[in-house]
Amino acid sequence: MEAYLGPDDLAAHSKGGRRTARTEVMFGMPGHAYVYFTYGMHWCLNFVTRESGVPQAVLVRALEPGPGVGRCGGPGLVTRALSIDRALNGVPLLPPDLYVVDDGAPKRRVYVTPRVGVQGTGRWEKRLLRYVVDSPALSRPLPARWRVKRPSP
DNA sequence: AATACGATTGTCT
DNA sequence: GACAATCGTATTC
Repeated sequence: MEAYLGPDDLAAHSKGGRRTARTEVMFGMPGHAYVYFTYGMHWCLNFVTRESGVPQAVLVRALEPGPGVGRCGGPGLVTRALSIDRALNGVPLLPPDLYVVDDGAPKRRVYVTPRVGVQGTGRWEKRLLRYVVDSPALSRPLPARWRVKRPSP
């Protein structure tokens, strides 16, 4: 997951408080899906996180395998695996369309890294806003020095 | 109406 | 590591 922090975040679609047909959903209620299209071929799934008027969201970048879904590394593959497209833009994260469940899996350490695909040299490009568990499902692997040493097998 | 670009991925070197 | 594919969105004229 990666966080995109509203008007102040120069890497966010909602930078500067930009309110357009595309970003409108981010200005709405939290707990809704923000789905956008990019590079002429990929849909990306986000969850709106903040109250109305504060355009912030988190981008779902990867999924580990689960019932009916294989491993997906990368936001474009996540939406492809879940058949997510513009039809789900703005829907609330509730059954039956799109919702999140707790699978009861053991808790794992969460690492925080710079975001993927955010270019430039400013402070926003360096901010640690990507939250990951160390998994082969990651599209961009966890930097080696961030990984915890495992006991030899 | 026209144009430039992107919160990416797959393929080739 | 470099680059093409591909089209909706935002910006500009």
